[in-house]
Amino acid sequence: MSVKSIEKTLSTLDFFISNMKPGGLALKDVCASLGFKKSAAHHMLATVCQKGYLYQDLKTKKYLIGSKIKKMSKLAILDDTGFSDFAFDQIKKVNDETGEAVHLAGFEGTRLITLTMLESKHPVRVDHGFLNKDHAFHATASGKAILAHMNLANQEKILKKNRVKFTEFTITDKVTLLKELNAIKKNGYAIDDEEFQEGVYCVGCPVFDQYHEPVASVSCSSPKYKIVRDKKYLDKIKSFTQQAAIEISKYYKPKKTIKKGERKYAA
Amino acid sequence: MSVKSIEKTLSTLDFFISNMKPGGLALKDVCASLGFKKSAAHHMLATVCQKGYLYQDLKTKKYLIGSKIKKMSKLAILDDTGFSDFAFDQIKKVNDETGEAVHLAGFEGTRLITLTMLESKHPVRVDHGFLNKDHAFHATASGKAILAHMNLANQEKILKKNRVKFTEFTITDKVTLLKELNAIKKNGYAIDDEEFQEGVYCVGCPVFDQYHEPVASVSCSSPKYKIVRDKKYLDKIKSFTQQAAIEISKYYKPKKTIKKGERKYAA
DNA sequence: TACACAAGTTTAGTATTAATAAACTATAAT
DNA sequence: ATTATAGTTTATTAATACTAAACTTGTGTA
Repeated sequence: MSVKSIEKTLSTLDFFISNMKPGGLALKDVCASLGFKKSAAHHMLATVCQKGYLYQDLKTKKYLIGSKIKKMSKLAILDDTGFSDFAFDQIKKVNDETGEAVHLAGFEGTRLITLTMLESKHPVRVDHGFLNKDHAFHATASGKAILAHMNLANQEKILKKNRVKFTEFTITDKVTLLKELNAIKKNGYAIDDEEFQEGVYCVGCPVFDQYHEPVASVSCSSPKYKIVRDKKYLDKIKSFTQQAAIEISKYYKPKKTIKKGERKYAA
Repeated sequence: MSVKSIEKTLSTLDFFISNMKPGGLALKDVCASLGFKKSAAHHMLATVCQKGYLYQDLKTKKYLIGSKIKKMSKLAILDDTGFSDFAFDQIKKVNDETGEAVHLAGFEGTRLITLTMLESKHPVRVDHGFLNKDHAFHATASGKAILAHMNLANQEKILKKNRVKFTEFTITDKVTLLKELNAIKKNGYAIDDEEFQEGVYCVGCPVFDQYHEPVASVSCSSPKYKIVRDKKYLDKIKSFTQQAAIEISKYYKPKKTIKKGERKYAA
């Protein structure tokens, strides 16, 4: 079950984060964009302001990002970014060598999250809709690479939720998908052959932590026609992607910055 | 009116931000600390997770800070921090010269927020409960310094809300308070004579933007006995605090980084 | 290996609550 | 000065979030 008033509130915060304008956002803007009645929205925003997540300008009546949200952004809890930063150099190498889009994906529970990405020679470190966005576990090379190395119980949990069909090639049948995951585990890399976007072919390789549990993945996307035209091109992409994933996995090996007791279970 | 389920949710996020532990927080921790029933808390957390503000570790079942919150920290919206950074040098000067605690406070709607502070020679740039905390407008030198220079309508709005009595010296009577604010406006500085904390004496000076509207304040706190013992000590504090406030106000003058139309009204 | 306990999850029913609509106020535009 | 627009407040109703209890899962101990 989900709590609807919470959904609406958090969608509103999302909206503020993505659509903030200099002077703030007006009540009517929020209502217009999210389809709320002004009265209900007013009650909601009043509560959010009361808690300091937003605040209302006394003169313009517009709503602005509040101290609580600013506070969050300053806190050290959030810096798993160390990992993304470390990984960035490796991602960049793949991007330099192949010229194709490269993604670093992690996961939170049953969600696949893009941590860092590079678009064909154009670095995108700032969010433009893609970064931090959720992606499909079952229909991407990144997702399948991670999924393949998870234990069955967790595979189950993730696959139970979303098996949306994106293209005619998306694998939605569970049995076929599990076979695919087994193959991926053997090969050490995953393929997305137009399963998420038509005409796009991806290779994904898993990143492991010190307990050899999958924690992330590197993927490289290319227009399919290039792959078809030149067999060796795929090999090139595959090898650079794999190498990057191996290097990034080393992040977890030497350092002892990972807190004790955080992962005492085996894969 | 306030929406209770939202209050609970945001209190929960507050709790996560302030009390996060390495492995995450368990459902029972949240229930124990915030007094929720486990069933209700579960529904709530499920919704918050669904929106990506938290996520649940598949193995430990514990809840962790999700990508949405991490995303916030990367976004440019939040960097009014430029102001705090600029002001920090001035704050530090006051701290160096007086050795006393110095605060930079701003406001959001009817809330007074500590933006930066320095504790007697120990810089505190990271949050330890004080930073970003709400403070009383009517019982602090910082608050009164800002309040005094606001227009009557806004004074009204703020004073209507909170006039809590913190010590026997806290001014809670509205008429007395308005007289006090008038005096402050004339003097150019505000005094907190044990009105918020017993034994603590503060001096606060307003920071103005380019339209001469109060936007923040600098305050310096000292044990009262020092002030009583040595009259010149107060003068010293007063002069350094005032100087800092004047310097910080210049942040708004030369640069044209403030967007057009953001403040087209006069004070 | 089995047992017991603890923690988390799910469900169905009820009471509370949040959304509605309409009236009201304040502000801005003509 | 008048109208329109945006925001706020209120009382009512319909919806929803909370409760309690049963269930599931996992962990630690004997």
